[in-house]
Amino acid sequence: MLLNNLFLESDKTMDWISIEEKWRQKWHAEKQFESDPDERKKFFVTVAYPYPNSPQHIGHGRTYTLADVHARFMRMSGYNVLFPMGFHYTGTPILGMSRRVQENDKEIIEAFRTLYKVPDEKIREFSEPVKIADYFHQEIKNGMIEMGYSIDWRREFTTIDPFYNKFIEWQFKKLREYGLVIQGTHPVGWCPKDQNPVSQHDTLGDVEPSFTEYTVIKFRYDNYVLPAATLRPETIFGVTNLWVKPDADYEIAKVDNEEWIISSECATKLRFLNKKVTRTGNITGAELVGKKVKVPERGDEVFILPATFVKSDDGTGIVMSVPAHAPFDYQALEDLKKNAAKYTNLPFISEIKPISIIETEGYGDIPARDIIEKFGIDDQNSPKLEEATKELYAKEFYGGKLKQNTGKFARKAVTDAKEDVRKWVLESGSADILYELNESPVRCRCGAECVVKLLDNQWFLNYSNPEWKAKVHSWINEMKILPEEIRNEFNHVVDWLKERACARQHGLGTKLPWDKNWIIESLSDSVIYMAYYIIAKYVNAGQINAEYISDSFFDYVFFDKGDLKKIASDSEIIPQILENIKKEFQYYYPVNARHSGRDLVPNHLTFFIFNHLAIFPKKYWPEEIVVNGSVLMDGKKMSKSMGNIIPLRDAIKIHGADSIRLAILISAELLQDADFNQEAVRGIKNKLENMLDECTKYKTTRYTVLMQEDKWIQSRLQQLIYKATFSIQKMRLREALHHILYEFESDLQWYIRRIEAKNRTDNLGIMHDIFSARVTMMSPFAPYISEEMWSKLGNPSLASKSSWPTPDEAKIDLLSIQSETLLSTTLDDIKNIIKVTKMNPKKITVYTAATWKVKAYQKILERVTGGDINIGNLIKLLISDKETEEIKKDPDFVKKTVNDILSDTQDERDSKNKVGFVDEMKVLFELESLIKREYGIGLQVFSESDQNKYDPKNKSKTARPYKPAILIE
RNA sequence: GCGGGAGUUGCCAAGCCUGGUCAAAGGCGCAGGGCUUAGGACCCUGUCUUUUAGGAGUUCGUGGGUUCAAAUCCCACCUCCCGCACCA
Repeated sequence: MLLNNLFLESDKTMDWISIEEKWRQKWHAEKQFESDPDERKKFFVTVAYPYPNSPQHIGHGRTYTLADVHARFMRMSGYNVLFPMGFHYTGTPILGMSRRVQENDKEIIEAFRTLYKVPDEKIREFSEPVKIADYFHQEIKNGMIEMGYSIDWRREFTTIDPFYNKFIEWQFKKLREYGLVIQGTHPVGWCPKDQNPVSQHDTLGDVEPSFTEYTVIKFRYDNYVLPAATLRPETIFGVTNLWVKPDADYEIAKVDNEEWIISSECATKLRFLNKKVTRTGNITGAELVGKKVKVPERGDEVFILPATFVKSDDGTGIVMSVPAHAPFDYQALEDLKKNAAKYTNLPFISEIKPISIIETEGYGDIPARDIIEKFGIDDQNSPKLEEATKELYAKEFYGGKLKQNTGKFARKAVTDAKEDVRKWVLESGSADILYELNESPVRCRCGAECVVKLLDNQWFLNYSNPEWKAKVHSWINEMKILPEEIRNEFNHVVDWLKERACARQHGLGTKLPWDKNWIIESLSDSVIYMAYYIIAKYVNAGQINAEYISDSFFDYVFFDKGDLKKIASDSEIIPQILENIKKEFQYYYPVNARHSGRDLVPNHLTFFIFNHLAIFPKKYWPEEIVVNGSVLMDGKKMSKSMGNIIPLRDAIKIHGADSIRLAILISAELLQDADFNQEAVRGIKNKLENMLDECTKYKTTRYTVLMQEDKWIQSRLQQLIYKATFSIQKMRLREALHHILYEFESDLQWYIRRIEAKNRTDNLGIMHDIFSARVTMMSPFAPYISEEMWSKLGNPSLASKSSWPTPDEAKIDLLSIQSETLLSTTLDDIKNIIKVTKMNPKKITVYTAATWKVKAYQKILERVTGGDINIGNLIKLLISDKETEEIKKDPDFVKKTVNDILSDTQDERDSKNKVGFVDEMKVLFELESLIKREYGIGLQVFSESDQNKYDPKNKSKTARPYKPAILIE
């Protein structure tokens, strides 16, 4: 519904679709984007390949468009650019989708039908996962072609291709050989019914099955263990009692070799954590009340007391009480004391005092009491307790310090002490670990309630290996990373990265070569695949076949290891072809630039570096990473629920590819979120159409003698080229576009104003050149319309085949720049005076500064450039010189001139220094035509030195160089 | 907490890296004018305060500092946004 609104107005004025089609065919016919090794320097640019579980939307378009501009720019700069694309089938979401189709899930089928516009007969096939991937693969590919991405499609592949599987197997064998694949246990969200790990896509309501690790402190009573689960093991020093739920039944169970008393819910949880749990008896909460337990590590005893806030399904059903620092505990204790009359069997209650162990700024001895008073809580079942607890925990965790009564942890910050105490109690055997789902209950799509399971024999990539980390760190510091801010982020990710599970039990992908029960997980089989683009070309051409390929093939291609003849014959490859593959790899590798969205920094991109460094020799390590932010829709995040996700192909149909490309690129610099909105697209479209119109006027390349304004606009063009090139090299594409599209526009306007005022028609050749250069520079950004403009300008061949322009120093004419600046500032001054005085001008006279002032100006400029701005010194100096002694009459001139000069930029001063003398009389005569055009009146120009000048109001004496005096009547 | 980003004139948003051309682009909104039967669209002018001569004053989250010169550099503080995993 919202979708339609966004596209209400397609305001079609030009047939963009057929223009795009026309040029796309030309490119295709010329095989423009197919890249094979040759004698040129290569540039290998890659983007993270898409996961085809839905059509791509504008957001996806951003990364690919950035990469495409990069590729096109480098191509025009003379490089042999390889820009390939593959498709990532590996993963579980497609599997989940397919299962829902099998189950005839209305919601997903409706989404396919209306949101993604998949034909019904296709949807029926979707019960097979690969069909989903295949369908969206094609859909995404078509979109990429329509967007004009300059991809070499001969190298396309999917990650379930048999040859790719061989490649991934090889990769994993290598990693294992280097000791980087290890085995261990690992907690996961788990469905007890399906006997499988669950991810967000497997749960009802798409809940992420996240969980928290609790420390379970073992309190002892007789031979029994009463385990209390806590998030704050450091508070063990402040325990005053335990809490149980008096009306609950507890289990006595043999857990491994100990007798535990726990809730039955807890017993279930423990079973999934690889504990042997056998129930041996029952006991009620009430029976436990009043008993004494021994506090581990402290050795003293505390009582078990009743509390209603205790829940049997949270933790173990037994809670350790730290009333000084836990609001729940404090309140429960207060409640007991209030009702002491009811608990005649517990006469010691009134003697239990909170033990304060943490000191936090802004809180007293008993922080829990402070916060309870602040929140106005008076009952342990108050809903406000949760919030109070959260606030106090955060405050104490980040700002608290342990007090003297905490033994060897005294004076430590809570942040550190928490981890230290946890280790200490775990090592001494007085604690255990329990995992608890954060948002229970989490239900699997099958309906069963999920649990946390400790998986045995899970395979990990050992990203915590210190040597590996160190290597990655040092390479990150050498790599080119754009934008620069991200470098720190990468380093930080490397620091906190731990072992990562690299195989799962279901999903599409490659099987672990040494343990076929596992499938290599999607973020592990997509880290060095850029090397596979080289091979894919030969696979697709039918020159090599997965069936006969063994590891030696990859060793030969990537490491140049082994005997060509033997490997060729083993792999059933013609030796020459094997040799070519190897040479091609050596030519294109390493990856020169990898583009990706920001969300992939903490995972894919970091793994990409890790794995390249592990597997390849240094000369093949990636050179550059370019990271971009996401795309917003009218300032809001795109989301299914908002209905503001626009499929890329729909957008192309309505706006045309070029307008979308520009809209995405121009609205933000790399790291910022780009805002895509209708208004911006329309503005761009208008702009492009107007430019195309303009181009039809400038077919001729004929030149006449260059006038001042011609030299000026040519100078400006050189500066534009310089600035645009600089920006684009730094991938500041928004900035580059601003220069090319908008900033230069004001120069052009001034130029046209000058031309029209002088009624000139002999400048079409200059306009042709200017537009050609501009169109060339636009070509990487808006490739289709640039071709159209290029041909309208009468240029041969293709814009995308032309060379990126280089600035021509010889065409920068400083004198004309100074002259035109003088003209326009004088014109501005005149305009300003008329505005302030609100007068109706009849006649305008301007006066240039006297000769001695010009000389003085140059002297002052020289001194100021040298750093001397002392007015007194300057005046002395000028008086002492005959040429400028007239300064005596007007000492104020020095101060004003110094200010003039100081308010110029350094460049400006240099330029004035270089130019030296500007004949202002001559320049200002040019003003006449402009004044005539704007105000329809005449203009006179005099020099201040002129004896016969017309100067009724004695204005001329205020004239300064670059600042003529003005008289308006 | 750690890491990253941001705070600009009514609103959105450029400028900051590379200090001076910055009272600060552009768009929206608003006001006046043109065009139009009217509305819309479109075009022109204005839009911090002050000023009948191109000027002056006060502004770029807050407070300091560096500099001849600060939206821009440095320091401190305040506020807001994003990420922190086994998920593509």
